[in-house]
Amino acid sequence: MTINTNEVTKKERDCLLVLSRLQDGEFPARLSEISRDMGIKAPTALNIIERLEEKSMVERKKGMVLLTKEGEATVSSLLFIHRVMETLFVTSGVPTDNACEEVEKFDYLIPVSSASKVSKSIGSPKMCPHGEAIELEERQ
Amino acid sequence: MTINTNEVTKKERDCLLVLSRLQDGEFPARLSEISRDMGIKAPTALNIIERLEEKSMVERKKGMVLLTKEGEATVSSLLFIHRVMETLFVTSGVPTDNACEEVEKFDYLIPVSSASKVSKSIGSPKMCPHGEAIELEERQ
DNA sequence: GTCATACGTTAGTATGGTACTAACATATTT
DNA sequence: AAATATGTTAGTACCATACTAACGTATGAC
Repeated sequence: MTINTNEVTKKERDCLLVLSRLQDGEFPARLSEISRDMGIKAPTALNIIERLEEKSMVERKKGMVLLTKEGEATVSSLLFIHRVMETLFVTSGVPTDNACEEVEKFDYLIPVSSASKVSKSIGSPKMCPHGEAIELEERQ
Repeated sequence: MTINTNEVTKKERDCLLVLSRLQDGEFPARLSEISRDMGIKAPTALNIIERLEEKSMVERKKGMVLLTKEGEATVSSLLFIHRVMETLFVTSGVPTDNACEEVEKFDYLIPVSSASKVSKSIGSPKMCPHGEAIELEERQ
C-alpha cells in the first residue's frame, strides 16, 4: 500500500487525527462530534469529510464516520512525522506546547521517507515528548 | 524590528526569494523578470507583489520592484530556516535535491526561533549543502 | 401519538490564495 | 509611425475554508 501523506490539506490532516482519536473511544465518530472537536460548524466538517471520502481515506455508514485502511495508514504516517519533528524541536530546546503547535502547521507537508531518515539521525526515539509511541505501522 | 516569517503564503515566500536573488544582480527586479522566474503570468505575479506591498515587504518605483528593510529581514529569516532544515535533511540521508524541494514546501511555516534552536542542536552548521552561508542578520 | 431536540444534509454565500485571458496603456526601439 | 516590450486592469475560474438558513429524519419525553 502506498503511504499517502502530502495528499491532504491542513484541515483534512486535522480531521484525520480527530477521527483517529475518536475511533479509539467506545463509539464510532459522528459528524457532530467531529465538528465540535474541530471547532467548526457541521457543514464545514461535512465538506472536509466528503473530500476525505473521495480520497478513500474515510467511509460513512449510517451517520458513522470511519477511517479506511488507507486513512489509517495516513494517520499512522502523520503521527510518526508529527512526533519525530516534535521530538526534534523539544530536544533542541523548544517548549513542548510550542513544539506541538508549530509542528502541526507543517508536519503534513513532510514526506514520511524524510521524517524516517531524520528520526534515525536523532537516535530513533521511541517516545515523543507527550509520551506517545513513535512508530510506523507500514513501511515500503 | 520584528522578524516576520509565518506571515507569508507559499507564493509570497517564493516571490521574496526570487526578488532577493534578482536584487543581487546588476539591475533591480522588474515584474516581467519576476513572473518569468516564478513561471507564472504577469498579472498573477503582480497580484502577489501587491500583497507583499501591503505587508510592507516590497516597494515599487517606476516599474522596479524592491525589497524593503522588512522584506530583507524576512528573506534573511526564510533563507536561514530553509538552510537549517535542508542541512538537517541532507545530513540525515535525504538526497540534496530532494531535500531542497521538500523543505521549500514548509520552511515558511517554521518560526525562526525554533529553526535557530534546531540549528544549534545540529551543531550550528555554517554552510548548507549547496555551499550557501547559514546565518541570520537580525536577532531579537 | 405528538412535540421537541438532536443530527445530518443541502443550498447559498463569502473570503483568500492562486491562476488565467483579453484588453488596454505606455514607453522604447526601429 | 509602427512594432515590441512592459505594466496594468478587468473579468473569470478553481480550491480550500467557512458561515447561515432551511429542511428532513429520527429519537426520546411526555
